[in-house]
Amino acid sequence: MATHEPAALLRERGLRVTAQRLALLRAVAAHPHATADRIGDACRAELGTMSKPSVYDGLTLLVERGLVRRIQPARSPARYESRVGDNHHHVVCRSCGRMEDVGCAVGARPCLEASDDHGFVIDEAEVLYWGLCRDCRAT
Amino acid sequence: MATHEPAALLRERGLRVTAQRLALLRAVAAHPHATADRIGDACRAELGTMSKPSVYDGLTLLVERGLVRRIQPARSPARYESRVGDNHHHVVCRSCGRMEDVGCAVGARPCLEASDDHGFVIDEAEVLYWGLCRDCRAT
DNA sequence: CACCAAACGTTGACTCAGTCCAAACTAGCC
DNA sequence: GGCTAGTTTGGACTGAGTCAACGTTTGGTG
Repeated sequence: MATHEPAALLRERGLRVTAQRLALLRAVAAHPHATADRIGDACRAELGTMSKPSVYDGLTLLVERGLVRRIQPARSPARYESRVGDNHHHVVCRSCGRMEDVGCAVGARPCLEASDDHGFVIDEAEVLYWGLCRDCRAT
Repeated sequence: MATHEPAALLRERGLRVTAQRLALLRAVAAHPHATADRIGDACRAELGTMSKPSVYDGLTLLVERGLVRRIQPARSPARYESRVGDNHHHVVCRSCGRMEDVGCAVGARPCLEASDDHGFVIDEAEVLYWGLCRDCRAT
């Protein structure tokens, strides 16, 4: 389904459609929860060459425009994913760093209401579940 | 109240009581949500000298032993706080990075149940509310 | 088509948090 | 006093991410 194919998404956000950006979007979609480094590698495999700043700048731009989401768990470089807009969260393995998507148990917009917001206007609740994955528990 | 004064807490965890560790605990308590760097400064102000590795090693040890909690919001160095055990979360300002404590609206152990845990055994749910603080909204 | 400004992309140097390592020191214990 | 394990130190190092300056492409306009 091409209802929201990449090029259209970029244009909708006032961004030029470039080979790099398309490659970034494709790489993020193909490698969910990958680091900027790995995404850069994937783009380079496709395009031949892509500089480090281009990878970071491009990802930052896509994050700002809401096409990509950045997750930064403790003790790990930032990771990226293309599932945006729905309200899912992540489990992270304390041992190996593996990350998986999870829906939240508490309805559609869980935890979005803080009990005391200290005058903040909150636009996102980020939930990370920490634990051990099956493989790491086995060892 | 000295029901849980620092030296006793350290000994309970099988840790030697050293001037550095006491200073770390005091610094974390006195500067909630401070970075390792600021905590190091506070300790140095108290002790005269304390090396960078000592600050990091000490903090890591205290985190492992459950005396201090580490929070690592995206695009920010790790922060530390001494409120552990209770189930509170944090609001972070996207603009200035300010961080405040909040209780969660959804009962005592909110969101600790993921809808599908992918075989993970979860021991902690970390919730970050992102938004803009009053000061940054004013500008 | 020719020109121009704005947007893109590149290289290379740089910053900054955090870690590693080997050596020196200290405290408790025989 | 001498042992031994735990602590602390300085300094070098790593790795993620950013900056700045310079060249290149793109699309709009006359």
